[in-house]
Amino acid sequence: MPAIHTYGKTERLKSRKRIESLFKTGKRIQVHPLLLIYRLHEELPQPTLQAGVGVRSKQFRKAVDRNRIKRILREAYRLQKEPLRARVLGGQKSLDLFIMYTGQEMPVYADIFTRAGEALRKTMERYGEEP
RNA sequence: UUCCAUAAACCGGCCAUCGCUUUCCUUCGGGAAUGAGGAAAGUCCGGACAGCAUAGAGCGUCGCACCGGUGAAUAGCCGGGUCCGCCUUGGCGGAACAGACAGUGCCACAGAAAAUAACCGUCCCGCACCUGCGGGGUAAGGGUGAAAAUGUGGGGUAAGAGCCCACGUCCCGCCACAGUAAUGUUCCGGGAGGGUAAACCUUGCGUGCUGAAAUGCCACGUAAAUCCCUGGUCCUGGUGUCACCGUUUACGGUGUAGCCAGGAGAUGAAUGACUCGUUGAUCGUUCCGUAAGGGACACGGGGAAGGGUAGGCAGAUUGAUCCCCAUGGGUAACCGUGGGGACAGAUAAAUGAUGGCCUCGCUUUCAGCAAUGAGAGCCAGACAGAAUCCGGCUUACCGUUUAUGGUAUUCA
RNA sequence: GGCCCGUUGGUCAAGGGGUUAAGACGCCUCCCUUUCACGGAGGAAUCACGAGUUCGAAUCUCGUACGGGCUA
Repeated sequence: MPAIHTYGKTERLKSRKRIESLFKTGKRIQVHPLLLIYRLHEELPQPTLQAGVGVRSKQFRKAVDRNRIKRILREAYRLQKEPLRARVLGGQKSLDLFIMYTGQEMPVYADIFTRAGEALRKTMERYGEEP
């Protein structure tokens, strides 16, 4: 039985070009203290789901804090992305995601976990609405 | 024993589940190994390495500044000297410790004056002759200030003054001695007319610039497009096509397109910039005109605006490496020898999440005069995350241990 | 990753060794007015912090903290 709660290199959003266009034209879902940016496209032969996480370095000056937040975000995404992934693989278009932490204080994992789940459910609804 | 300061070392461990990076294996399901620091930080210095086409010299720029050692190093470190400060006579701490007699500038307020000093005072001369006025000498006394022109005593003088003398202080030079040297000590000679070089500057030494987003290769893609500025040829030799002439089919001569080599010159370009030097790209065709000259195309160089890509590999992770033990040299920094061990490599960027247990701590309850014992709670909790790689410096830091110094208390 | 700059009342800021640190807007107090506005007078700065150089530092030098910019 293959592992489903993975987050390897192929599932990460790594292309600088796609990230730029995602920030430029992507749509946003705000679930405080998270900001989820998503964009549908058909640039890849197979419909895939790729995601990245980030924090603004102005809000968290120390690299230790930024690394900690990004790890928490990755963990929350990793454990809850499976329903969305199944929907995208069965659909027509690829989906690029980016989750930003916009809060001012250091996050707690349990809280981020529930918020991220909420944000991903909303994304899945939007994906279903789009033709 | 308590507390404080400084320095050094360490700064959790185990298990389970779900994951990540890299490498290897694979029956492609997966499996095995692997993975943050003493500061990885600040980017304050010094290098390695790479590029800027390229030997070099001078000028400029920038940096450094007691001596010796160490070191890859103009960094840093160790030892010594000089000066300053503190306690006090032996240590501890600090120093951006070349030059103010190369020159220029500045020194507020106060004060006569802040640098070739005459306000008061004092002395001399002239006039007036009851006070005073004018000229000159004088740095002993006064007050101001952060700072006022070498201290004391004597001689000297109209009054004074290093003007002269003696004893001091400081600076410069020479000789001798000690020391590798900085420097110290003694004698002799000369001088003493502030401060500031973290003001400009001078002297000595060093120094090209830019930094892995450097750089090389591959792939993809666009525009071999557009606009502006700018540039320009001769000689020699060889080869050789063609034409003409001589002529015996061979061959020879003359002219000539092209090509090759060499030389000279012109123009532009190349290091932050200038001078020289060096290297080196281009110097072609054609139109109008009698000519001077002008234009077009192509090419070389520079610029503008704009277009495209932003993927991969190398650089790139084992090196002036670090640690431990033994041993040799050295006061030490450090160096040598032998043995053993360790060393991640991402690139929207791995090294994590959750749960449990154990120690270390912290808080607290009970028992006890106290040492301590038992229980409960929090439950690893500081600073902090590699990004080309090294050597330093600086800054941050919970707790434990060790060393040194200080303070307080108890016992002898 | 590399490089450069800044920090002065609440805000914007001048001042680049020398009395008590300009100015504008705003705030507070007082005066003027029946009251408000206008006007007038006054007040509020450890010159980011810590050391050093100097007789004297907002200014010069070094370190620390914070903020900003440039660079494919």
